[in-house]
Amino acid sequence: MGMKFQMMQPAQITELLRRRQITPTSQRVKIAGTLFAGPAHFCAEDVYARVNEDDAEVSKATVYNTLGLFVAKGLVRQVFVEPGKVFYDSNTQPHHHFYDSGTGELTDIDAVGVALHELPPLPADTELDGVDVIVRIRQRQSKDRPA
Amino acid sequence: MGMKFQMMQPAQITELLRRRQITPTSQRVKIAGTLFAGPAHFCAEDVYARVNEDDAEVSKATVYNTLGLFVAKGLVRQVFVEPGKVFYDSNTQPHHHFYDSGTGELTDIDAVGVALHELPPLPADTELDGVDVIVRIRQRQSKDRPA
DNA sequence: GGTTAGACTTAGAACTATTCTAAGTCTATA
DNA sequence: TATAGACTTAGAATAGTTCTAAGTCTAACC
Repeated sequence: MGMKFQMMQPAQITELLRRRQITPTSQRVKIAGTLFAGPAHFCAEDVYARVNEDDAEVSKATVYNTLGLFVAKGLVRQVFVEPGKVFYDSNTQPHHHFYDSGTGELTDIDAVGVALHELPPLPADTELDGVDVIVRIRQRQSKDRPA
Repeated sequence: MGMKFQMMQPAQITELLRRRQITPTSQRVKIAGTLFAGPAHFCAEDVYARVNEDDAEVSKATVYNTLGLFVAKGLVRQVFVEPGKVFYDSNTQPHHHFYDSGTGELTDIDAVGVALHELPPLPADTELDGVDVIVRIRQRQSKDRPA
């Protein structure tokens, strides 16, 4: 814990993928390396850009396939904040988010274990899949320092 | 309160729009009539289909423009649950949502005033814009009644 | 160390939801 | 009733994502 957001060695990443039953191809290792090198929030385009910083080596289709696979395997989590904008969050601890639609910035809120307690019972024959809490914020228009 | 989700007369809708400083054109009245005739959750496509049930009279561009205007004026609220899927919610009371990604169904949760209490302080120079709580659920795979 | 079936990756086309554009129409005010 | 500006429209454009079909790699077996 905590180590995840240091730079990880390829061997560590390979191990991490294997533990989740993911065949560690070179593309997947590269993408996981990017996701876990923090900061923790990327959209697909960010991942594509970072993975190909030097030279285009991973296709867009693979980035999407891989992110989808990682979500399915529980390695990363999707956060939906706007139509046509999905963030992939490599922090899988329970936590919530601040989202500033002006800047497009997404920030973690340490889970305080709040919302779940007082939820009403789930609808019949359903089970919990996750709780997303997004606190939308905007830059304050201060009277002292008018924009 | 409560009346909003009975069928409203055009005159009432016109009044509602004027109160929000929205010029009540025939298209806007028709769209508002649809939104407030409940149930409370529609995507743009739903609205477009309902408004043109008899005969195409309102263009897609106008549906989007009008929904955007209603959001800006606080008449309806957007709910983001999946990439490329925005719901428009004509219930503007504080409340949260269940979302079943299997069925695509969105259901209201009466606000219990929970999440806000224990939030950490907002980042510097920002103010609150809203809190979205989405409880993701899925159909239960019961051992008694296997799918 | 080779073979090989199936899994993975790729470029580019296709698709979907949404926004834009530019021209025509309507509204509300005088 | 005239008019300026707001509103609506069809269709093109865009952005993000998924699909397709062909080639490449992986790992399990010999």
